[in-house]
Amino acid sequence: MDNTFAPPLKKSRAKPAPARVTIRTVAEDAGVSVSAVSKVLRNAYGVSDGLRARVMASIEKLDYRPSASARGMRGQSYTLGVLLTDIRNVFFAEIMEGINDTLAPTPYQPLLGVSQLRRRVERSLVDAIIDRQMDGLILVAPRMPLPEIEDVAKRLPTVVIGSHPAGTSRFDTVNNDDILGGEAVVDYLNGLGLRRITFFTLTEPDDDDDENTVMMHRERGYVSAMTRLGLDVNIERAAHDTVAEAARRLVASKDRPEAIFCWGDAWALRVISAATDLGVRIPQDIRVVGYDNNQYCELAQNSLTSVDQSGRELGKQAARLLIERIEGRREPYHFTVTPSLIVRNSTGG
Amino acid sequence: MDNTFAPPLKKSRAKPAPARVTIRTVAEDAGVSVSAVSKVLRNAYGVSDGLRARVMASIEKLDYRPSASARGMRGQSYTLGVLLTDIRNVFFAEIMEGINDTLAPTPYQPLLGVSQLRRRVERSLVDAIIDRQMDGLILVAPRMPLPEIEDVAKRLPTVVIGSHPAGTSRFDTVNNDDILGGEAVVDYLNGLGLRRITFFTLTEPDDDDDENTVMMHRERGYVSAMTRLGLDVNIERAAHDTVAEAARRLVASKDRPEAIFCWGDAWALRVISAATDLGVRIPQDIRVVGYDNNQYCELAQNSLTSVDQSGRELGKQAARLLIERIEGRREPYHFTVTPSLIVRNSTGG
DNA sequence: TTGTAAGCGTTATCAG
DNA sequence: CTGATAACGCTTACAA
Repeated sequence: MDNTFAPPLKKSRAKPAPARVTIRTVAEDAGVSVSAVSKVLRNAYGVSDGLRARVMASIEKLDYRPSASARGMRGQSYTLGVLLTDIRNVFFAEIMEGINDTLAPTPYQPLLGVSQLRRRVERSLVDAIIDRQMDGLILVAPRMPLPEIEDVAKRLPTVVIGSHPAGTSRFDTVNNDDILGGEAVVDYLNGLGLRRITFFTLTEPDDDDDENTVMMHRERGYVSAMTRLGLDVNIERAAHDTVAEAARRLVASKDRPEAIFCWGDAWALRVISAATDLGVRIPQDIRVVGYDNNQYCELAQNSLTSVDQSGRELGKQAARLLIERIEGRREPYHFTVTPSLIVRNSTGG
Repeated sequence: MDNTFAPPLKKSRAKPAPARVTIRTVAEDAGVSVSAVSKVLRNAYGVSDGLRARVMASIEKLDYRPSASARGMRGQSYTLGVLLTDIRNVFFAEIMEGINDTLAPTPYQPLLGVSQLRRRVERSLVDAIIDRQMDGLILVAPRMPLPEIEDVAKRLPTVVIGSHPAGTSRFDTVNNDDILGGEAVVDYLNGLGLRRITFFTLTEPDDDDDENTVMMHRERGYVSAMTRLGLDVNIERAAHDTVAEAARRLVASKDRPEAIFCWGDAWALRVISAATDLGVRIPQDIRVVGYDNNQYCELAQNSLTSVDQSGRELGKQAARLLIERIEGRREPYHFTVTPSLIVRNSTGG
């Protein structure tokens, strides 16, 4: 079930053909050759100022715009694909803004594909991006298994945000230190005198190498700090569509933990919802911590303590690294941001 | 400051050239002509079952994928552009899901551009989409003035979601009835015995034709219902970056309204935040209503009464209409969904 | 029903 | 420094 081939659609109506402005039109208008125009377009060497000026004038005058399709056939398409696995996650919006920041002054245009948490869709989107001769790819929190990512990276320059592929690497990665972030949360809560801290996270599917996900790293940070402090590890798991129930159960349970550390803000907001609903007070009866520090954390009704990982910065760096790769770098580079804990009222801050 | 032309980047490294599988490769493998393969790809008339089978087999075997760039040069690129003006607005995620729903079984691939509320960026994104020979365009809550949209619609099939351009139309529109929604909120609140109802909305920039925005239509619904009921109209305006202060002022004011009807959920959540912060109780001291019924409304800490407009359905319809247009329809079609009020605790529901 | 061949708008190579 | 010209991979008359 692939989008590659055409359906039996009615034939598309012929357009009125308003005599398109091509590189040839510009060349004629400026009284130069097409290759001269092409060189000006690409800032290639060997064009005199006079020629450049004349060409630019014609381009302006005719409002000429190069065809990305035609460009893509020979050289670059100046298009970068960004694959978002979950458009509902508002944190990703910040990453996108960072990507735009870096790309704005360049000729590269980012275009997004959204895959809705479905692995097969994710893969077919990558194919769609390759089919469109994009010059590079940024994967945001991909769910594809590592070998598949490496496969993709063989075909086009790739940068991954929000995944910690071990060892490897034909591609670059950009992350915050999720292990450190996980530890920091536990240390902070323990400093408050709390001992019964539960980590609330996503049920991992029957997958082999999901060592790489950010939640898994946060979990490792949690476990390592708990162990170091001599506290009992307690992990609660739920699937995406059962978060609400799980949160409710967790909050309502007899031996309710003193604090719940959620793998992401979205889950923490659900925990707050459950507590509100059940009349369990935050932070007096239970403390809640999230991760990502998204835009909803600071609303007073949430006032959620969370780990900030500067999504905008992650996006900026990813775009920067991708351009470097497109320009020829081959050695992998792994960029890491140090997360910082933002304390708010959900932990009594 | 446009992304059209190339920068003085280092020359991109030549790739190892792993002998690309083209339509020609497939033709040779299957022992047929290229045009035969092309016909199979497009489900064109005049191909025998035998030939089709052989071609399909080769395609499968060689894992051939057509180049969208090459296709775009002659025929369609099978790519649809979706222009999101504000990726932070979670409601748009639902629209996107609807678009995906409709497009999944077709050969069209939606690709998103995000413009971050900046009008110039919005226009240059549209250009980028045109440059890439996309087959159609979906504009979500565009800020471009109407003449500009019409201009765009002349160049490629266009559908607009979340805007009410008067009269006109070389393009289709998909909306909920924002006037009706606005009225419904007022009628509901008045039915609760409330009379002092304030509408909290976006400051319109010095723009002529912003009669078209959804907030303006909601405002019209509000005004019309208030007038009909003989109540005093009260409208509070703020810019995007001053919502928090404005909300605070509104909630803290001496003659605080009995209810605040916000143009969108995001603003309503800010109002709830201000009230929470100031110790003003909801719904006892003040009632709050939003619009969009986004995923955060149902969290208990918000429990926000809101107008549902079925974003997913809007997205589905938009994609459907766009495909119809690409297939040749020229008469404009305007699709409208009837909104429904979802009552929650923020109004005592 | 199938095949041949002429573009589509660029870039890149190679002469002038 | 400038200009012909051959690709690039596909669609589409038109011929066979």
